[in-house]
Amino acid sequence: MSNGGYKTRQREAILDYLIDHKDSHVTVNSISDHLEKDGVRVGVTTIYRHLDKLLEQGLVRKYTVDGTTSACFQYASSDVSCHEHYHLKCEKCGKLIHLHCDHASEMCRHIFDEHGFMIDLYRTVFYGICKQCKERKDNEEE
Amino acid sequence: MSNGGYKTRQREAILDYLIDHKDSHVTVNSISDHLEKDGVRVGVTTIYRHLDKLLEQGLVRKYTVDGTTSACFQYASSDVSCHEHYHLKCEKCGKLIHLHCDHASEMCRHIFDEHGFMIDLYRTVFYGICKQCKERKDNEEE
DNA sequence: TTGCGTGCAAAGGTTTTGCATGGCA
DNA sequence: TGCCATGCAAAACCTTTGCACGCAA
Repeated sequence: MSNGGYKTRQREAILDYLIDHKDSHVTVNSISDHLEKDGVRVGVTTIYRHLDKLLEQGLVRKYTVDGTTSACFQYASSDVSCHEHYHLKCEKCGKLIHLHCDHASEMCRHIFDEHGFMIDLYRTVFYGICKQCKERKDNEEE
Repeated sequence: MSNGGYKTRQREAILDYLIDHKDSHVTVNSISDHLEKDGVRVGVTTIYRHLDKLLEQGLVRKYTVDGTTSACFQYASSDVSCHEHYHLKCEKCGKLIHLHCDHASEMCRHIFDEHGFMIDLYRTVFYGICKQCKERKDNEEE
């Protein structure tokens, strides 16, 4: 395996689950629950340990979403280009949007040149409300 | 008192501490520890309860910094302009920088107009390395 | 005096650690 | 066979809640 680890039933199941849900975030509990429903029992200890490793390898992203007490994780392909675009996290639906936009590198340059701060776009997440959720909300309020 | 609460020794101590450290974040533990050193014992329960109230009133900001397990708080004068500037968090020294910059509102407008995503700048924190830490790091590497 | 404020103890939840066992290579 | 992986139990934390007592107004 590319990371030196063994290929085990548990590792496979966790990775599969993460990839299946790459469009939203998951928690240790949601992983544990869903795997159990699928007939694959995996101890939470194991899940924590795998997520830690994946985090180090940059294969998952870790957040804390407002109002939740446990950490959220989301699969992130180790794509180098993730350093060159925005990550928008919708606080309503949990979707993570990779927004390719020239504005990104320009903004980073501006902040570095003018203010001396070097932004790490890979680690930075913009919180807000996505288009769909905004429209839904606007409709409800009518 | 403007918020209807009583004026107590504990409340004063917590607020003073928050205001003294308005340039960086604090945790419930750091508050408790520092107050104790100053000879003011305040139970953590009380600290949590006051922070909750201050949060509701918008007088403190709450977030979780990557790698920490406990919540971080920072005094925020009920300044509306906190919605109009960047928050830069240095991953080395932990400093939170409030960067007033015209770029901020411009960028938000761009992302909303062009991509439909409404950023909540108040909640968004840019991670990266601040000027001082970057210089220190560059020097060490020589 | 009244009712909020305080702090202890206990509960609830998440995450980590120690250790014996299991299983990949 | 040699290690790493796993999972249980326990520990370590962080945060919240219940309750009796303290104290501001």
